[in-house]
Amino acid sequence: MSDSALCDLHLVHEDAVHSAMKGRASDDDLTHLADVFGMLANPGRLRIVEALSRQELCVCDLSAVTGLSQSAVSHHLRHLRQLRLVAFRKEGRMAYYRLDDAHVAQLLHTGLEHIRE
Amino acid sequence: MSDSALCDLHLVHEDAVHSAMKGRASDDDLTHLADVFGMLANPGRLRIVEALSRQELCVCDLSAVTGLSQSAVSHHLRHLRQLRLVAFRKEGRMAYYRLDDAHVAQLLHTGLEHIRE
DNA sequence: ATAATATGTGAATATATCTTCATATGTTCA
DNA sequence: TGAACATATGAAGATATATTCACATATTAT
Repeated sequence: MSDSALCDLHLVHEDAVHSAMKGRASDDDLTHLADVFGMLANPGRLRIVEALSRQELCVCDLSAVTGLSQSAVSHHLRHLRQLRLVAFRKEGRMAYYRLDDAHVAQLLHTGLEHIRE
Repeated sequence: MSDSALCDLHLVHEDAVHSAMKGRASDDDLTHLADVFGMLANPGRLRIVEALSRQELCVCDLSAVTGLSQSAVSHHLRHLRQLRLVAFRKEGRMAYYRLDDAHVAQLLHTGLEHIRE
């Protein structure tokens, strides 16, 4: 049954499939997680995250660091904010951004380790 | 200089920006990493990765686990293969896929921890 | 040999994403 | 008060992505 080695609609590796279905993440969690990874799927946003993993920076510092326009940076930050990957504080007309969660820096670190292996 | 608190083309937080520019990843690495995260930015592919983090599975098992068509799964697997996130072995007409790197499972794990906090 | 099966892939379409431009809001400076 | 500045955002165009459909290839079964 579990190693039928045939695979149409009626005869998959049933045990393997059932085992894979157990204890898996919820659809909602997986969709949310895909959105989070989507935020990291862009070089400019990765630069933003990389920079913020070291220090708090304002929008136009991030514009200088990434080479993106202020508008593009603001749009990126809005999405990062919506997924709570970054947080910010307002000081006068400046907005200082920081990472909102250590996991984000960890994802960046693990990812870099991966591609450098 | 480092805390000018003004930010146009001439007067950014220079020290902060320079410090953020030092020791950062290369453009190539960051582009590659963005591509890797892009592979994880889709619920169906996350299900594939989640399932493969537990056991080797064939294409149509993955189709059953994800609810995607066989064709869609094959397309996803091709991209995952191109970025070396998965590897496979051929056995007759079956293809058995597995994760190619422990980092991938770690990214999934850290990501899930993040969204569940 | 013929049919059925498992997988792979090009083309096409639908949808999502990124960047720019124009402009709005709120803050500081003169 | 009026000008300059930092940031935010809606709309639009360009590009990328996901899925399906049709079909190709290779393997196994009869």
